[in-house]
Amino acid sequence: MQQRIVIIEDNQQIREAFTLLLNLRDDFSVVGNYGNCEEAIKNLSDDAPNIVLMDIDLPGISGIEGTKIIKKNLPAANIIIITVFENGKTVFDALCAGATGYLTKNSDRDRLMSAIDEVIKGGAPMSSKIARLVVQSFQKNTNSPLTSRETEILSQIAEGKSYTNIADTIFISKETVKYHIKNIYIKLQVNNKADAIKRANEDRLI
Amino acid sequence: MQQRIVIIEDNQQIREAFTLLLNLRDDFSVVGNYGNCEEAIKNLSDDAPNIVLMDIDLPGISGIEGTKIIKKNLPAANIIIITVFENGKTVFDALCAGATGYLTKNSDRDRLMSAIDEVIKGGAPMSSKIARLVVQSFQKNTNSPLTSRETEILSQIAEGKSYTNIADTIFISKETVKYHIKNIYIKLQVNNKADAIKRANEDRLI
DNA sequence: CCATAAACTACCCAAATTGGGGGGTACTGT
DNA sequence: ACAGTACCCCCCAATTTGGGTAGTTTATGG
Repeated sequence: MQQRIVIIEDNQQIREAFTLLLNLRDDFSVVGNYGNCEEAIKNLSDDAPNIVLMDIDLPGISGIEGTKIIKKNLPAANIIIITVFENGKTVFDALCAGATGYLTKNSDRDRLMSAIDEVIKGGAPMSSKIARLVVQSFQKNTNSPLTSRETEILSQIAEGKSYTNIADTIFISKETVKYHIKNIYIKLQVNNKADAIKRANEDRLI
Repeated sequence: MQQRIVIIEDNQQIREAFTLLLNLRDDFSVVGNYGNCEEAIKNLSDDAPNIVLMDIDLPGISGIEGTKIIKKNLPAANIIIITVFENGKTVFDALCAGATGYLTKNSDRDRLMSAIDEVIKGGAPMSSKIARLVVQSFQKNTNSPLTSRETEILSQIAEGKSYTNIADTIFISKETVKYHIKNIYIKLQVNNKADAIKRANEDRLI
């Protein structure tokens, strides 16, 4: 099947280089090629891409916002971010916005091709550092100051449950739940729910 | 630098095949080779691996639990899961436990080598489907019934903040916060915080 | 230009929740 | 035998929550 590809990148040279490169493949067809999201979105239903190569630092609507808009209108489209940014916040914002892949601009030419192939096969191509960032975001703190009971209760606090509710689900009295929470607060050096949840997330305790 | 590799896999044939294969590389050295986590953990400080290849379905301690224990004792070790499981829960449990990579057993032999190389370079090798699973776990619902204001407030509810606290941080009155929350509850068909957060997570609204 | 929706403000009230105080048991390793 | 840790329970005052009701302003799209 022919892949319909749209490129959104404000550097004209890069854009054209990508277009030439991708059109070398018989099964790839660059159907659109824009310097900003606004233009690309205008032609979205005509272009009907299944793959979008997206820069992040664009004039006007950013690549992140652009990703959200395209995903909303064309949920089946697979968007691959190609950017110089490899800091955590940008990466996660892009993935939350709906990006399927995330390459940094230092990737070699072959990587672009293989990334598209990977997306078609149902994968999620990422540069090494990005993949590590993403995987690390799941990892819990291995040296938590909390006991397993406390961790369990803190998790439920973070789910918005009341003490009574927690007590009922883990079959202890409400008062015992409160006792544990008091100890959690002391250990985390906080004195309310919100701060406890904040620290729990910061320190990856739950 | 020489890579010290430990293999934990209950199928002896696979274990020995891996050992032979990896030892072909001058820069790889399989320093330990076990059929269960208990044995491996016993010899952990002697083996001092920087890379562990770990099965999940093991007799005794599971690969997930084993990963936690090894990570606790040897935080610098990079653990690559090699398993037949590719369902979401298992994958995320493994990553939360501290796994750096996740390959499915249908991967070809070269993939094992390249995965180790990737880990050394600071990457996080994953099979295509796994990578897609992981990336998808970040994606928000593109068709949320909530307004942006409501989404903003719901996020803060999920952070454990009180109405007063939310009101102060987004510079509106407490009463207005309550107004929005009432609308959120109607739209999500719930009538308390905990259920709202639950639905928000299920439907990926925040 | 009008209709509609979103965002905002305000007040009432009963019930539930929260955080801080206290006291107590059981098991561990030294 | 003793410190340390985890676990369990009760009381109380202050705050929070959820539900009801009634209205204004602002912005956007047909």
